[in-house]
Amino acid sequence: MSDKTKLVLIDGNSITYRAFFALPPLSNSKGQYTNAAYGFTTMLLRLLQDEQPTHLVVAFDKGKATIRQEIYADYKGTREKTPSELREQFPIVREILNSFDIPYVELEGHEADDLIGTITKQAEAAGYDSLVVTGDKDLLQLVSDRVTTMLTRKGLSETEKYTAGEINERYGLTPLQIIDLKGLMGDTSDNIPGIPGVGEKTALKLLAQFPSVEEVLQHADEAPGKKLQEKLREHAESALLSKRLATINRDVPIDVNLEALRFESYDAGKVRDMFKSLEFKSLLDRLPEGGTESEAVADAPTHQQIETLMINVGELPEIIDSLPQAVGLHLDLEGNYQLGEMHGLAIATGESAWYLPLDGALPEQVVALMQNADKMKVFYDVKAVCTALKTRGIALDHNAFCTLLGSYLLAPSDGAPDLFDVIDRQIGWKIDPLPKGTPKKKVEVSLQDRARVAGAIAAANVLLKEQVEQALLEANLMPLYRDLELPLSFVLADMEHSGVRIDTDELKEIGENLRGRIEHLQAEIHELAGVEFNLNSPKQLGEILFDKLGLPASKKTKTGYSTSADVLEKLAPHAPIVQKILDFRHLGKLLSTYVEGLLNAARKQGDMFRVHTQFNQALTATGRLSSTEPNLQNIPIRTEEGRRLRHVFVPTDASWKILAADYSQIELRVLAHISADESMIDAFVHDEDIHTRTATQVFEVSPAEVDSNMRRAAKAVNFGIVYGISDFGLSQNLNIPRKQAAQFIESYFAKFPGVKRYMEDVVEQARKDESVSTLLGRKRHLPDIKASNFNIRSFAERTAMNTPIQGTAADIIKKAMVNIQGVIKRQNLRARMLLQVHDELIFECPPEEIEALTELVRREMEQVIELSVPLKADINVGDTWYEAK
DNA sequence: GGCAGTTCGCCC
DNA sequence: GACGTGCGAACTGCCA
Repeated sequence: MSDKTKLVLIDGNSITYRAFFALPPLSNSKGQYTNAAYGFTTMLLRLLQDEQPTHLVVAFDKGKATIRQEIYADYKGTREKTPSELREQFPIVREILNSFDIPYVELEGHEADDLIGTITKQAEAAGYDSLVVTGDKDLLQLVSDRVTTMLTRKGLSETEKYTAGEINERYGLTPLQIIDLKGLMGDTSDNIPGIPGVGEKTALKLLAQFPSVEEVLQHADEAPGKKLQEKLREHAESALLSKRLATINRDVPIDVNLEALRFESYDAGKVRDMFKSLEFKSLLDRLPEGGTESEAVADAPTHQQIETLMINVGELPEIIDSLPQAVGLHLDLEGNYQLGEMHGLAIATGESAWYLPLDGALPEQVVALMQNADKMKVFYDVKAVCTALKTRGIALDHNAFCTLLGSYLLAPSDGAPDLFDVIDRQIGWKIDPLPKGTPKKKVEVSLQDRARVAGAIAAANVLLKEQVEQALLEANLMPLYRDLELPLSFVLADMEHSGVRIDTDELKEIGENLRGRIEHLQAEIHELAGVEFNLNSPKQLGEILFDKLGLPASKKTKTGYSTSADVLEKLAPHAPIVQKILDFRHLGKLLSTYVEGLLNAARKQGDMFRVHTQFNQALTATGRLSSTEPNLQNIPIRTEEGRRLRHVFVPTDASWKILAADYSQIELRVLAHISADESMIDAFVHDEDIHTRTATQVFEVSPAEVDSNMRRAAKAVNFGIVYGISDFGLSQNLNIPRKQAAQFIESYFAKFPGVKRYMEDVVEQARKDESVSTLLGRKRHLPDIKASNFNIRSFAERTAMNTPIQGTAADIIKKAMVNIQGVIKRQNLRARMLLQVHDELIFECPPEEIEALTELVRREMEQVIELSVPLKADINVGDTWYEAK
C-alpha cells in the first residue's frame, strides 16, 4: 500500500553517540571532527533509501534537569563527560538535517526517549505506522502493532528490527516488560541501580515466573536461592525506583503537528553543498542528480568520473611531461610481487588516469619514469614495487611516497592496512577489486578491468598522499616516516631481493633423518596406544590419552581436551607414551614447518637455491617487522635438534662468512633509559648480567647465592616486563600459582621503584591521550584504556607499558639498519645485510671484509642513539648461521 | 575442493 | 574468565 503513512523517528543522541564511538576520529581539513556526523548521515541516507518514510523526525536530548534527575540524583551519574570532539558535532548534525529539510524536536529538561515516546503515542492514535531508530534497548518498550523499533548492533552498519513477536522470541517478554527487565537488572551506563547481582539472565528467569517487578518483589520468597531472595527484599526500593527511571514518559507537553513531519524529498543540491563543505566526499555519489547546487564549492571527482585511458608506450613521454611533480602510480602485478606477472602500469593525477599494458619487458620510457628523480612517485607499497623492479634489473629512484607506510604509521594497531579499505575509508571510493584466482583455477581478467582498477588505485594514491602527508605532519610523525621508515623500505627491498642461500642437500638430509625417526616414533606410539590414529589430530590424541588410557586431563580447550606441550609435560612421568608424543611433535614441527617449508620456499638461482622472505613493514602494532614466505624470524634455536637447521643457511659463496650481530638486552636497556631507574641503569653501566642482578634484588641475596632457579625466575620476570604479560602469564611461564607470580612482580617493583613509577606514569599518560609513543615518536592508539571491561582495560594498560619499550627497541634497530646499509653502500663493500630478527642482524660477506664489517656494524649498532645506558652488540662469525653464534 | 576456525608450537 | 607478538602447519567442520 503505497499511500500508507510511515513515520520514522530517529533517536538523534543515541545514533550520533554510537557513530562517534564506532568510527575512527576523522576530521576534515578545517580541523572539524566529523566522524559522528558522518556516521549519522550514512544512517540517515540508508533509512531514506530502505524505509521510504512518508514522515520523518529526529529527537534530541536537551538540558540537564531532567525529570529523572529529580527522582534520582545519581541518574547518569557515572557517565563520562561527553568528549568535546563529540559535543561539537551535534550542531553539525542539526545543520545536516536542515540541509535535508528534516524537522527535529527537543525540549528543555527532556530526553529524546520521552519525545519519541510521546510522538509515537500520538501517531498510533492517528493510525500511523512508526519506526523508531536507536541504539538504546529501552525504546523496545514502545513496540506495538503500529510501532517497530530498529536497534543498531555493533557500530552502525548492522541493524535489527523488533516487533512484539521478535521481542518475545528474543527475551520471552512483552514490550512493556522491557521496563521490568531494566528495573531488575539496572543499567550501568545510566547508573540505574536495579538489584545488585541481578543481570539479564536472572532478571529474565524471574520475569518468566512473575510478570512484573512488583510481582517479583511480592513473591521474593519463591525466588530460587536464598541469596537472591535476600537481595530482592533488601533492594526492593531500588528496583521500583529503577523501573520508574526506565519508564519512558509518553505524555511530554510538546505540541507536535504530525502533518508537519511529512517528508517527501529533499533538495539534492543543498545537501551536496553541505557534504562538500564537510568533505563527505564518499557520500556525494549516494545523492541523486540535480538540485540547486552552488558552483563555488570545488571538489575532487569520484572514481566513477575517472576514466582510465589505455595508452601505448609512444604516448608515455608526452603524458609524463604534462604531469605534476607528484605522480600517482600503480604497478599492476599478479600474485607475489617478487615473481608475479607484471601486467601493466597505471599513471594518474587526482583527476585523470592512464594505463599502459606491459608484457614482461619494461620499455625504456617506463624505466626512465621510475628513475626520474624530479618526479615524486606515489605508490601504495613502495617496497613491493622496488623489489619487483629489482628482479627486472631496475632501480627505483628514492624520490617516492608510500601511502601504505604512511597509513600504517597513522594507525598501527589496525594490522596491515588493506589497499581497498584504506581508499574507501580515506577517500570514499568503493573500488571493486579484481577477482582473485587460485593456483588451481586461474581467472581471466580483461585488460579493461585491469586498467579500471589500476587507474583508480593510481589516482587514489594522489589523493591519499595529500591526506596522509597532512596527517603525518599533524601527528608529528613525519620525521619517523621520512627519515626512518621510508629509507628502511629500500633497505628491506635490498634484503628481500638478495635472499639467503640455502644448502638444500643438507636440508634434505636433515629431512630424511627426521622422517625416519618420526615414523619410528609413530609406530611405537600406536603400539603403546594399541590403536592406529592420527597423531597430528589433537582431537584424536586427546581421546586416546584421556578416554582410552585414562590419563588425568588437566586443561580443556573450547573443543575438548588440551594436548599442549605444558599439559603433556606434566603427564610424561606417568606414561612412557607421553614423552614419545612430545618427541613426535617436536620432530614433526621441525620437519613440516622448517624442512618442508624451507624447501617449498627455496628457488633455484643458477647453481644454487635461495629463499627470499618478505618483510612486512606495515603490520605490527608495536613497530616491529614481520616476515613471511618463508618466515625467517622464527628459525629454531632453543633446542639443539632444531638449532641444527641453521646449518642450512649458508653464504652465497663457500669462501664467504655469515656474520650475526645481536643487541644484548636491548629492551631492558631501553626500559632502564626511559624509566631512569637507578639500580637498573647501574647494572647496565657496569655491564652486569641483568637476570642475576634482578635475582639478587628480588630475592635479596648476594650475586654468589643466586642459583639457577632464582636466575630463571628473575629472567621470566624481566621477560614479563618486556612483553607486558600479566601475573597470570608469568604464573604460566614459571608454572607457579598466580598469587606467587603477583608477589614476584610486587617485589620486583619494590626493588626497581623507577620502573614502577614509569609504569604508573605511562598508564596515566595513556589514559589522558588514549595513545602511547616510542622514543622516536611512533604512536599506538589505545582507546581500550578507557574500557569498562576489566580484561580489556587491563590488556590496554599492559600494552601501554610494553609498547614504548618494544617499539623503541624496534625504532633503534631500524635506524641502525638504515645507517649500516648507508655505510656499506658508500664504502662499496660486498657485504650484504640478509635478515633482521627483532634484535639481531644477519649479514654475509667475503672473508677480507669480516674485520671492517664487524667494526662498522658494532659501531653503528651501539652508537645509533645515545641513551643513559650503553647499547651493546654481540657479534659472531661463522661458515653458516649455526656457527655464527 | 575451498574456506574459516581451532589448536599447536616456533621466534623475539 | 582469560590475558605479550606474529607466522604457519595441520585438522575439523562446513559449504558448494
